[in-house]
Amino acid sequence: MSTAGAPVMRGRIDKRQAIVDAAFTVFAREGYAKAGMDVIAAEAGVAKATVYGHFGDKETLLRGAVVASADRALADNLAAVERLTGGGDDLRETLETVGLRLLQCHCDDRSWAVRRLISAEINQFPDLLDIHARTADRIAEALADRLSRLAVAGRLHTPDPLLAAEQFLALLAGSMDRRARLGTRRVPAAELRAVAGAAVETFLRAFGPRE
Amino acid sequence: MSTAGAPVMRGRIDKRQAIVDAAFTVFAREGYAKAGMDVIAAEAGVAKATVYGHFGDKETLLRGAVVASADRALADNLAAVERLTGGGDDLRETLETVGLRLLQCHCDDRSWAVRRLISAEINQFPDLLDIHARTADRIAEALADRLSRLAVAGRLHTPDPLLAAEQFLALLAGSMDRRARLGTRRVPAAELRAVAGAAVETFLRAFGPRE
Amino acid sequence: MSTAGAPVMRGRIDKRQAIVDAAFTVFAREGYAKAGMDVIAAEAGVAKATVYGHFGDKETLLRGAVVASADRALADNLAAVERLTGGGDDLRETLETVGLRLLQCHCDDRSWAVRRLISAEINQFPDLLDIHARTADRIAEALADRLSRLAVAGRLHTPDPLLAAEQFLALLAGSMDRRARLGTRRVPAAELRAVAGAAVETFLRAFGPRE
Amino acid sequence: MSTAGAPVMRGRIDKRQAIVDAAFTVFAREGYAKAGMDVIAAEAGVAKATVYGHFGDKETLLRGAVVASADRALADNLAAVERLTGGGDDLRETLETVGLRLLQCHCDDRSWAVRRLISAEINQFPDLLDIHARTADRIAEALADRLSRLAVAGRLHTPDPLLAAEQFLALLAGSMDRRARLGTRRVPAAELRAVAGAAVETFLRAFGPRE
DNA sequence: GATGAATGAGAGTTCATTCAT
DNA sequence: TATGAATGAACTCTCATTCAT
Repeated sequence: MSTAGAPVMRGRIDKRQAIVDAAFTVFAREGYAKAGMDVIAAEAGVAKATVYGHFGDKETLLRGAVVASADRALADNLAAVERLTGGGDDLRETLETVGLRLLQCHCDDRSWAVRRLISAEINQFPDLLDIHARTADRIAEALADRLSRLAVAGRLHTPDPLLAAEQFLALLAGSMDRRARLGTRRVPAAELRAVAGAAVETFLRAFGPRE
Repeated sequence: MSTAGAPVMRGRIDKRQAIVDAAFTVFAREGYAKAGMDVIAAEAGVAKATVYGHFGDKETLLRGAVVASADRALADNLAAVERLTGGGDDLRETLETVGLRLLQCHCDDRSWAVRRLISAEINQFPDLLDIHARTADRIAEALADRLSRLAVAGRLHTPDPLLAAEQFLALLAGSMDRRARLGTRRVPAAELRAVAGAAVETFLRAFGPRE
Repeated sequence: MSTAGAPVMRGRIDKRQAIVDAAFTVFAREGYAKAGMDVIAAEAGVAKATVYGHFGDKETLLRGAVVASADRALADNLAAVERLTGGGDDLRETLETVGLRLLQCHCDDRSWAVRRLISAEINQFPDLLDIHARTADRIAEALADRLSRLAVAGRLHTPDPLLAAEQFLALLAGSMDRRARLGTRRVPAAELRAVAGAAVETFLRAFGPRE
Repeated sequence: MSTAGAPVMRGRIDKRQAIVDAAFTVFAREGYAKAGMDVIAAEAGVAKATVYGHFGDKETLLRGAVVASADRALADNLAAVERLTGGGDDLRETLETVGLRLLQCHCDDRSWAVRRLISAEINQFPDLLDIHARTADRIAEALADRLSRLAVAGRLHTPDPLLAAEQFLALLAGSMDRRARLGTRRVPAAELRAVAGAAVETFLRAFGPRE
């Protein structure tokens, strides 16, 4: 569970990270309410009181775990979106690639877990959704930016790039709740590709260049 | 302990119903783990042990509440889908009406609540998802049936009606998580109409009759 | 620990009483803060949650124990004061008897314990003192009443019976903190008699009939 | 962390003193069990481990605080008693002055606090009482000494000066528990004077020169 | 000597569940 | 069937104390 050559644990910063990771794991597995601070501490390899030393209480720990997860998710998704350059020769193929990447981000275990967590605790901790929503917004905006460029280049026809982005994402992710059973089933790569393909097909029929 | 003028409580069946309702309310408000059997019993106006008399334990009570809710949701959604007859003069208008109804079902408080509950407890009680998935599947199939008829009638072009149905639903509901903040914000009717309109627009561009 | 022929515990009322008794015992032995609800429950022969069923929290339990103790103390002290009738032949002897009884009340284990408890928690729970003070006031007033009668009968000379009562009590109890080591040492009966005698001697010199 | 202009903290001895003072303050405010070493350390402006460097554990720290307080109290009380010289013209006035001083000592905030602390922890730390009792004894003895001189000079009549001293102290302090609400109420100077006056009155009637 | 971080033991309190009436 | 009382297990959080720096 430790990083490298150090004997067991290289410093306080590592401990904090271990705690966040453990918290996320346990919250994801058991849910916020059922997750025990004992269990989280054990998973992190520290004493229970150490957890309280870093994060003041369970609620703060949850927030810490969610924020960390949102940060990682944002980076992954933006990386995917950035592959959508207008320069590619084949628009369909590019869209399919990007769509597949986005789908893979969406279907990452941790992604499912945060969404489930936030969904579960929305009444108790509405601010968790703010964190998440900000992330999702930035992804949609980034995607809209790229679609705008394509529109300007005459390769797409859409008066409202943000709407187009939203619908693209909806076509991609819309059926995943069912297919992945909310993240408890691993969706085969082939199925992901098919979904991405169908999404792109419909998207291009609606917004693509008229032949 | 009962209200005076009323026939005092018309039998055990009413009490059972009161318990299921109370359970749903409390589970929805607090989440499964945090919901207390005391609170549910109080909300239902019965003693805690009475709850245990009807449902053996908390888990069973949750299942009961979810099943009841799924039944109601199924009925509502099917009623909406059935309005999608091929006979309508204006296909776009019909689709918009149906889409709006489906959106309204999707945005019902109870609908959000079940989805959040199932999402939250998917690891502990995977079978809850089965109940829900069966419901969702039947809705999608029913919608696919209607789209098939429209395709047969030459008013839509789609080789795969089930896929079209799925994508229509995705276009409708795809952005609602964000817009409704997972059910904690009431989405104005006008916004719902706009979303339905945009979904239908894209859907028709992709599958509609080529002019 | 149960009262009579009943198998183990004759009802809920007995359990409540057992809890109050146990609470007093443990609070007296360990102090409020150090006393564990586990220990109290065990001493009472019930489960910890049962204690919480009767008294909502530790604080309320403390109050319950103190009130019960104050009630008993009041009864005992008033019984002692009531023996101070004017009809006795020998005033000195009567005063000595009553003084001794009051001293015995003062030196009862439970009396020391409440005083220590209240003293210890006066900052956290100032209202405990109110309970106790009311009790002490009633005792002093009752004593003042009796001294008044003696004054009216010409057997004592004091313009302020309440002051006389207070001073009589002060002369009796004034040195007991030291002698009884705040209740941790049992003061021999002979010593108590001596103290009572000395108190009466001084009291009579100050307020007694001038020969 | 230290105040700017001052010589930064003149050495370890000052820190030790700061810790004892802080400990007394916190123990007095919260009680021994509830007082936290964190809080004491913070109040003293040092790190928690520093407290452990000076005093090995919480118990020792308590003893240190109590001893310091007892020393100060002893000095104050002896200073008061020493004012009781036989040379004064007016015995009553002298006694009233001394009595008032003793009452003031008794009603000092710190005095109440130690008494409450010792009373609270008598079961856990009986030796605290020894410290305190020794102090009280020395005060009583000193007072008895002065009363002896007055008796020898024929200005008082008592065969047992120590008893007279005890009773004088009892008449003074006997009602203060109630009046000062165990130290949580500040008793007005006038009331103190009145109590001292009444005590001296009774004392002189019992032990004073027969006219 | 002084500190920040870490910890094991234990605190009060809650809760799903059972039982006697 | 319906209930009030009882319970054991578990929970979050605290604290006196130690250790590496």
